[in-house]
Amino acid sequence: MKIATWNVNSVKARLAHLTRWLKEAAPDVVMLQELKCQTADFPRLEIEAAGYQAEVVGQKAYNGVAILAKHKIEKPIHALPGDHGDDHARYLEATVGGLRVASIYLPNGNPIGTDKFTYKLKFLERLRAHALELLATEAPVVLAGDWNVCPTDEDVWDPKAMAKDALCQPESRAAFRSILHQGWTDAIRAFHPHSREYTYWDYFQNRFERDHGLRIDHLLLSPRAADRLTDAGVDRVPRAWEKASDHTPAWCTLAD
DNA sequence: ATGGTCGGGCTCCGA
Repeated sequence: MKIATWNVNSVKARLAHLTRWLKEAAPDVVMLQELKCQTADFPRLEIEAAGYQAEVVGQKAYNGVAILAKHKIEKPIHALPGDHGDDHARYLEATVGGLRVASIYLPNGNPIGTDKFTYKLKFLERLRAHALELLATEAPVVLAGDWNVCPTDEDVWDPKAMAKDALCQPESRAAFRSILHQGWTDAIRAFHPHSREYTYWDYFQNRFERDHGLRIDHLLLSPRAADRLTDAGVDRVPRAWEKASDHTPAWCTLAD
């Protein structure tokens, strides 16, 4: 079973890339972020024609998350628990083939010292609390998405250049670790402990061509999911396509 | 220190 996550930076602008990649990479489950469209405007017919069911949480212009799967998507929840006043489309969770999966679009949080950074940390705290509840079920769970956190300096092309960025703050990293230390496995690092496994390169300054990237898209596996982990990696191919998203897919495979 | 590039939806925001 192949599970992937991809921040597409507008699903409509990236529809041709997405359908091409679904065909070439053939994932069983895909978590998407930054749809940038309302739920009703999601290109459902094209995705179904590609052989996938879709569960979608959209909003106008910003955010938006989806889960695509070759098999039935069941028991969805459409928001991260813990704040009824939060109306951003940033969280979707569902069951696919006995696996509980979540598509997460964590707040970017820039610039630091503003309410945006506070919102990011609050979101991470809500996610920590919910992740603990998911672990308590003892089900296989995959928390995947654009976490907007570089866990360590090894995940950053130039730590000095990013020192004041919300993605690299000690508070952001500590919050990420507090979730990891509950017992989750970072699938990419399980197979590639120290290499450059960037998933995002800014559009500015030919950063992709120079490999000036960040590792911010992560798949966190519960113990029951990690038991079945057979491989993981980053697929850089779509990032090189013309008019690419600034992110590229990260994926892992689980034994059946 | 600044500004470089995208996408969305409309003259600027978010990343």
